Amino acid sequence: MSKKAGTTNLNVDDSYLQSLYGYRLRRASLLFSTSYFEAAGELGIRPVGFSVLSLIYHNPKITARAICKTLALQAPNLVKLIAEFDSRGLVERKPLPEDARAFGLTLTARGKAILKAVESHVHDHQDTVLQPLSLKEQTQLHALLGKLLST
Amino acid sequence: MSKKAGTTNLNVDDSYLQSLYGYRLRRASLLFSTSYFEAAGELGIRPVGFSVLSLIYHNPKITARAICKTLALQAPNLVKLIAEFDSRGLVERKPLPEDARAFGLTLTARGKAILKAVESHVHDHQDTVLQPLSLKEQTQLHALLGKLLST
DNA sequence: TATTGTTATACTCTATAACTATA
DNA sequence: TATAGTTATAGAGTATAACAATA
Repeated sequence: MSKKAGTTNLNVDDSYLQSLYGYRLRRASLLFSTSYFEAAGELGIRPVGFSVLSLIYHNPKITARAICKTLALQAPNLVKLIAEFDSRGLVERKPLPEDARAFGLTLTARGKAILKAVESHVHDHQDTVLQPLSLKEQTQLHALLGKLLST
Repeated sequence: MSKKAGTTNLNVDDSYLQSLYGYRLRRASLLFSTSYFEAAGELGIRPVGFSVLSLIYHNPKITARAICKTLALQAPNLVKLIAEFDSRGLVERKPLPEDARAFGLTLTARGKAILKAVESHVHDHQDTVLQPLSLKEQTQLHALLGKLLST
């Protein structure tokens, strides 16, 4: 009952790494992204793309620059993503009357549909990953992360 | 007092993304990795490399396979990292008597010295990043992440 | 047969420099 | 002079397939 799988016991001491917040956060983050790909991988929307579609949905006519600032993305990387979504018919780019340099981004009906599909997968698998925590603990974790990110 | 920097207010609604645990965890993880590079970047040891060196330090004669299992790395990627550390004189690879296929990894004096240097940077900047949280909240966060990762 | 380590390779992710057109 | 978007490119990060040597 103390060994895993059908292989020799590794017995690795990782207690120091486990003491580090950055290490635990990275492993926890990986837990969610792995489950994300299992859940929504075949829809062809990766995590950052999901965040981008969600921002466009909740902020019609948003500019690429605003998305970059909000998600801490580099502009050149977003350009490629938007171009991909455009060619897949998920987003529309319309020139802004108030600034001829910029474009306002909105989701097409197809973009909204695929976003909602991804969202439902995300919620299902979020619950699965969070199962080791009670509801109260989940709320605590969410609040602590929010406070950590608040500055 | 409500605007940031010297630019127009973006006013982006990201409340939905903020409701997602995976999103907050990823952003929080990024907070630590960014501060890691600011602190230890010039030492030439990246986050995964730091984890690898630390595991070797606390587990002398550890095998590459054990490291891969513990850190969820793919073997081919670790091979390159070990080769780099070997050429920099940070690790030693000695054949294991009990298994002629495997090598036992240990840190050289230079490897230990650089590991300790990175550790001290990590601790300093961990404290900085954690400042928005009280000590009690930090402990709570650490415990919740541990429980989340426990399965 | 399965496992350890390796090579080759490819795809994704992220970052920087330099350009254009507008403000 | 600064900003929005773009192009090209390079470096990290991560993944799979296939192999040799050994268990």
